[in-house]
Amino acid sequence: MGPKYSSSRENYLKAIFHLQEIHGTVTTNHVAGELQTRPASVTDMLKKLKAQKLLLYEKYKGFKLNTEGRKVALQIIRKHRLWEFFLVEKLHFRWDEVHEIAEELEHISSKKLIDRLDEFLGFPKTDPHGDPIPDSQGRWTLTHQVDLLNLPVNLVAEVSGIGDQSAEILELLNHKHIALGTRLEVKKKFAFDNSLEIKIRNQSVTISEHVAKNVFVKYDE
Amino acid sequence: MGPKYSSSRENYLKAIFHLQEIHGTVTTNHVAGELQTRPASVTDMLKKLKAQKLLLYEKYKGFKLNTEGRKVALQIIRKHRLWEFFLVEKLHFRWDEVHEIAEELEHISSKKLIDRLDEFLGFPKTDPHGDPIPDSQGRWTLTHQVDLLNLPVNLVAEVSGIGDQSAEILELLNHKHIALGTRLEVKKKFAFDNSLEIKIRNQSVTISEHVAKNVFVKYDE
DNA sequence: TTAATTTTTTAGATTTGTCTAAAATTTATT
DNA sequence: AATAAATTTTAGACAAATCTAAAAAATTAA
Repeated sequence: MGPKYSSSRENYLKAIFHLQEIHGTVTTNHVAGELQTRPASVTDMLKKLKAQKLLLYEKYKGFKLNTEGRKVALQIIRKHRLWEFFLVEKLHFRWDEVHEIAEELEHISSKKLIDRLDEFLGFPKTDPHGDPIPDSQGRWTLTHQVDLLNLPVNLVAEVSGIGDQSAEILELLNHKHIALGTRLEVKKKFAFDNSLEIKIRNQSVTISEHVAKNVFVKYDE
Repeated sequence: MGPKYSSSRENYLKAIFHLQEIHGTVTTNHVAGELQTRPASVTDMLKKLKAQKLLLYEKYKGFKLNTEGRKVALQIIRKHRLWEFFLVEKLHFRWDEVHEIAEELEHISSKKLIDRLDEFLGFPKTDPHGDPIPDSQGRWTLTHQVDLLNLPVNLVAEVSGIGDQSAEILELLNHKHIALGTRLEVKKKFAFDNSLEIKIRNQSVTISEHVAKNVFVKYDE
């Protein structure tokens, strides 16, 4: 049993899904930009996806994934993010190295493989960039993800991603014992320089605006 | 940077490599049989592989991999076997389930990924079927692999694979504490029923001919 | 509301890997 | 050695995914 859809089709579904999430509507040019391809190629593929009943599409009138298309897209995203988690957590890749490799791994078709991988990794809820990982039914826990500057005070949150991936910021965060998964709380915001006082494991730490902008946290609601 | 060679080309290289190992010479029909394709398709691909300088080929005169082709083939085999090891050892797949999945995983291109995986797995020397895993230079430890019936007496060997993958034999082996990696030695062969007396961790165990035929071991030389 | 611009689609070509049917070549048989 | 049989290759076709250039439709601006 080979894959149900070609890698190319899967990439289109994923791109359309992401663009839908961000912009609400999706355009041919958007998709072409996202996938580094030509608008004409996108149109070609839209027809195929429509024929496969994954997409609602009338020419010149825009398009969006239908239920089935969303379902397929979510499974690809699930695979992508689980593999990214694996690469960082088990193979010790840096967060900024894993995307490209996961782009290939996400097209491995075995459902059993991905469910076993999920189990092996301990059913992680978010990938190394802090994005949620859909479960095998395509559901994900709705968590708010914001940067530290926008985290309401006195609300416990968990570090879920870092924007800037430079060695410099990682060194700083490492020194202050801030890592993926660290639980923290903003106690005070200083209007003067937008610096923050945060609590980590009952210790008080000060963070500059520059750093705060690059630390993403999630909290349930 | 995408993959250097298409999955299809990689499959041809791997098939030719295996057939070369088994039969010495390789024929168009052989390859077609192995890859479930048509002889005409094989000829088409042979020309492409020749053009890419991976194959020595004169039409109607047979063909074989050149140094570069062998090198590429060995890297694919390395990937295939490391992934199989991963699937069995970490994700607890059965040995007979992993081949198909590894057929897909072996085409993931990142060299860094596979070297990290190798490290993560502890640099295994053989895959779950007992076949040797080439190292990142394409070398493998030359080990003799035989079934237990053909293992010379008084020679320490390591269980490297099981022929029959039925639950029944696995139960029996489990009960006798014979697993992948178990070190053992044949102490006596009974001509009457071809049963064997073997030593495992200083314990003496008797094995029937039927079982012995299905336990593969390797020993260095 | 026309005209200009942008976006999207079509038409037709290209590449990769495959196929079938027929031709060329090699191997086996009488 | 001549013929039959098997193998291998060629010729030409096809599907998938892409492209360019041109046409069609929608949007924006005058």
